[in-house]
Amino acid sequence: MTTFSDLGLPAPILQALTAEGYETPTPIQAGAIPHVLAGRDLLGIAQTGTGKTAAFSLPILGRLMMSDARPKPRACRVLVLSPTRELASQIEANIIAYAKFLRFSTTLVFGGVPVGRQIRACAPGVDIVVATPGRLIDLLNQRALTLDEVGVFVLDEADRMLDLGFMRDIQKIVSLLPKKRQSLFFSATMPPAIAKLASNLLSNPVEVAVAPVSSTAERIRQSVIFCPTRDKQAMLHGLLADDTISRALVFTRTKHGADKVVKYLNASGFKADAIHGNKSQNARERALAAFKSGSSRLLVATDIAARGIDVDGVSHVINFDIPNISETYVHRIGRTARAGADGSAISLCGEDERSFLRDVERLIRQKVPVVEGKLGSVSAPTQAEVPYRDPRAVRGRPGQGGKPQAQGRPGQPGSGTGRHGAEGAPRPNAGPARPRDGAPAQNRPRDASRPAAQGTDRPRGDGRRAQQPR
DNA sequence: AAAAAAC
Repeated sequence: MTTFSDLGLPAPILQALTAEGYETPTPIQAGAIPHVLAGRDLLGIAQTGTGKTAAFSLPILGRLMMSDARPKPRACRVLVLSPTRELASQIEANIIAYAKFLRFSTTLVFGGVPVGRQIRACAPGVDIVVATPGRLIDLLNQRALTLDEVGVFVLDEADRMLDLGFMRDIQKIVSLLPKKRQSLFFSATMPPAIAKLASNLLSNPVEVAVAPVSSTAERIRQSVIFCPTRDKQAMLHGLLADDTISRALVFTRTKHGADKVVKYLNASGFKADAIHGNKSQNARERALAAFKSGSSRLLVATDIAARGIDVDGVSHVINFDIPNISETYVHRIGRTARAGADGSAISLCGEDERSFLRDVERLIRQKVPVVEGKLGSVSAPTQAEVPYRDPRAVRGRPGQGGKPQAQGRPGQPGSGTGRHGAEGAPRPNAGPARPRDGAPAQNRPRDASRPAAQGTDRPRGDGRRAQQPR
């Protein structure tokens, strides 16, 4: 069996892995590490929760060890980009854990926190910068940081980083990188159009794709409940009565929707927090920390939390809305069943979301089993306590309606029946290389790990107002 | 019609 030492990683990194209790590389790690150590460009595609961060972090540390060079003032040797601040923070914490026995400096660069500390952290030069695009460009414009010495450039969630909303920033950043560099792109999904963009930025890349998207959700019990939009809150209430839900992440399509759901849940006696981009960085970090620590078992999120975020023991992902971008579904449900655990993903599908569901099923190349939900007792004046029937089974005249179900109908969500791939499904090897939370920070902006005292729910000073109901 | 990401 392959071990981390077989992959050519140097001793101090192996020691850190041992200290963290990791034994066996996951397939993406085994596939990527030797190529990255050899200096190749790489496109890495692997299902969620299989240790992609370690797949690039470990060999990057190995690369850094090959040279005695120190970064010049305001320069960095490795640049890692992430689509959200929380993911950037998590990546940096992982790198710090892997670099436990090494003396490399790392720093976080992202918005929503004071810039001064980040500028000071960059001033002497830093080995590894983990950043989101906006603040990075800010620092580059201020000449607080230069990319002239970047030897390794990483795009995590690469397809997200290369889509329309981020493309301009990425182009700007790439234009400031040395031509001669190593580039590593990672994601669980890679739509063909984006893969083409990616290939323009990579030089003769190795492609390591260890699991097709279709098997992404093998250990996740997926189900969909057809539910009129107006009954969704009551349906969620009904779902939460299930006490096998130890920790649930509820996704909504909009920030306003997330706030509404939290309000409803709190009024119904459930403690829940929201996390989305209209919250202050302080409130975002508090909500995530409360969810991670278990002091709050429900987190209601926009797609800010869809990608990469690693929380142990998320038993359920609930899609309050079906995402309109199908790839997003794969990332959302990947927040459960991480690192060999299992989990459930339940999606509420309103009348107007059927086409989104069809898109998702086409992407994952499977039908999502339909279950009947039971409405909770609150705010369902007309249909309280009435099980909601699948309209596909009810509607349509014989011969032309009623799309057949491709898979058997599992029991109620969380009942443990109707599970796919429970036996004989490939499981990641035991002990994938993922560090625990709370790794000590070195040279990181203090504000990122220690929120400012002020606790508003509004963004600070960006001119936007919190969203108001109309 | 959305989310994220700088101030």
